[in-house]
Amino acid sequence: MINITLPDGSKRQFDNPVTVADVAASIGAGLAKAALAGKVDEKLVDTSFRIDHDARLSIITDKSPEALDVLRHSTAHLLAQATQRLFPDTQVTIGPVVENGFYYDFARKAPFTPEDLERIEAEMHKIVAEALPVQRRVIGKDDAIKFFKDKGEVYKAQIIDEIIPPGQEISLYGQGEWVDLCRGPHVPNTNKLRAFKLMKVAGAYWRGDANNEMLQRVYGTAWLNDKDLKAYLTQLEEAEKRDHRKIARQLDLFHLQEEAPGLIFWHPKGWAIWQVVEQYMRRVYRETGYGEVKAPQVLDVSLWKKSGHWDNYKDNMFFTESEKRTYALKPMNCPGHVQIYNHGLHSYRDLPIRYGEFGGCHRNEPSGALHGILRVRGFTQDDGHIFCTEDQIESEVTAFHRQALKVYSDFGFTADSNENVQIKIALRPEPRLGDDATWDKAENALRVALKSCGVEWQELPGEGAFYGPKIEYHLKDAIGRTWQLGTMQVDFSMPGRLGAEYVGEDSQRHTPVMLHRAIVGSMERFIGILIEHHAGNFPAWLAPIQAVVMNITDAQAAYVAEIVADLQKRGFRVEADIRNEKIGYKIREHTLQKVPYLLVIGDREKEAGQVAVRTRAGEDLGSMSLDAFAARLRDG
RNA sequence: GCCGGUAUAGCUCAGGGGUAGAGCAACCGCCUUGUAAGCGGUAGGUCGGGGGUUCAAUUCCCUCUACCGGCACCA
Repeated sequence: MINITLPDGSKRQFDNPVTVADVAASIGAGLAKAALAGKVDEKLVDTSFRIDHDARLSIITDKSPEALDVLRHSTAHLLAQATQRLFPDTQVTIGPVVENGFYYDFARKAPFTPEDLERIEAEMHKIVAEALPVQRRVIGKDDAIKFFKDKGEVYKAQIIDEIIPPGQEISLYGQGEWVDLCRGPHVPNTNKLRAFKLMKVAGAYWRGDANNEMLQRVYGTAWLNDKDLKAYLTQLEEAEKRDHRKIARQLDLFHLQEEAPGLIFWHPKGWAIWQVVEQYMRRVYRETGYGEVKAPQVLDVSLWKKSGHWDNYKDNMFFTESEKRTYALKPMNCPGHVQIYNHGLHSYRDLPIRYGEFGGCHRNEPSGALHGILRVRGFTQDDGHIFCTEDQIESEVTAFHRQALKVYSDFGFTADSNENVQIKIALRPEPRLGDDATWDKAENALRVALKSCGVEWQELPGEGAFYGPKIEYHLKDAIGRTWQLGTMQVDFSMPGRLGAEYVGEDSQRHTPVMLHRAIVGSMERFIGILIEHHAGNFPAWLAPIQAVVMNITDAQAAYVAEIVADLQKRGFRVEADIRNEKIGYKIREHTLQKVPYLLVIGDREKEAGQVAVRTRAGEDLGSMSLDAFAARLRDG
């Protein structure tokens, strides 16, 4: 006798072992038809799974949160089957579910063309129409290896041989003529698959290692129904409109050109945004105890040899020569700050000592890594270094964290949801300096500090800097890729390498700990993310032009000039538009330029000594005095 | 760096073996205008660079560069 407990608490009894599908059928024909998979004692299984003991069971249908993953995974199989039908010279490898869809990596000499994708997608629809039952069977390890080797599927054989842990059950899934190694679960029939679309082809290294051969990766998206698919595609289109590269062109913020790959030409309006951000961050330095400094851009290589950059970072550095000496453009600011620290003797009483810089760095990034202004070869960090004792680490980290979140929130990002700021701790990497006890101490200091701030974080084993662990603050761009902005790193090694010291209470010389920290990370990247986050609709305090004053006819031109001069004198970024154009034309133009406030001046306003205020959203705020408008602008 | 794609006017894009076209923008007129495009006209391109095939290349091929999408990288 087998007792099955359903999610609503009700129980059903069966004399013999039953499959998930059997149970679904016993409840109702509709459910049996809708069943995509099952969940037995919290484990996702196929509908063909046989339950031979008392268990809790829920039937997964397209109403279940788990349904999408199963569907996407099965759609990846569908893709692979279609591909191998059309291109028999293709070997399968892996095909996992990813955010919004799935991909499948194929091994094949010739890459797939966009036209191939269309053919594959058509074949996928054909297989759906064939309504092939999906069948699972379990197989021994040696048999599995032989099975795939015989089929010429060397990658699958390698996965079984090298990657699947011993003892784990090896299962095969078959649909029609096609069989793949897979853990499952999968939908019971290819006719359950519906709203999908192949998105793009790309190269991807086998097992994620650049030393391995490159596979052909096909990305696809899959949804419960056509409506969801369409909504997703629309959302993608919308997101593309927020692209900072596109908006920068529309709003004339900056440009890049072929002669300077990865380097930015800032135009007046883009630089105006930069200035607002920089002045804001300068105030943060001042208010949180940092002395602003400026170190040279170009330094003799001997210093980079001492700091460890020559050994660890040479390939990413730009070099230049003069009079038989070799110099490097600085890729980081820390060695420069240590030189400033070293200039003079410090007492333990002076610690912590904090330096901050808007430090221009150049890094020779691989060409394929460049991306708009989010990944560039020349950038400016809001880079600060704190020289302190071990005891001071935690309070410094805590204070930094709070400050960082305050900054993000001031710019419109909050830590409340994963949509905005994501916090991670990158832990000890494989080649690293220092002993485990030191790393334990450093990593724990970061955890304790974050915990005392009451925030959640994700840990990334192996991703820390070679000299210490780091907290990373990530933000998403318009299409959901995340970028690291802020960071807080604990460094027990560079101060010693570069000879930083302080005199302790015991009159002996000690090496301070160095904390590397940045909030916006890189001005360029931060501004890029800001553009995408606001879709160019900057809050008034950030907008390059805060208001445009426009006349109806020539008769108000002089009054417009007066108003502009007045607002500029009050420190606002304001422009006049006294072109001989209809007011609707001017409004349209400046609205498209995303200017927060449009001030319209006709005879009425001129006579009343007022301005008529319209927002870029089209809201009419009515007429008001210049003082009233200035107050509004000042308050954001 | 690797795989694939792309490169035509300031911008967005069409075209195609016989040396190029639209809309918007620009410029010149007319219009003096009340909250998202007034009307008419003019000008604008070594079709990314180099090489090849061809009677002829912007179009086809090779190569370089940059950009786009992934992968790897991101101290």
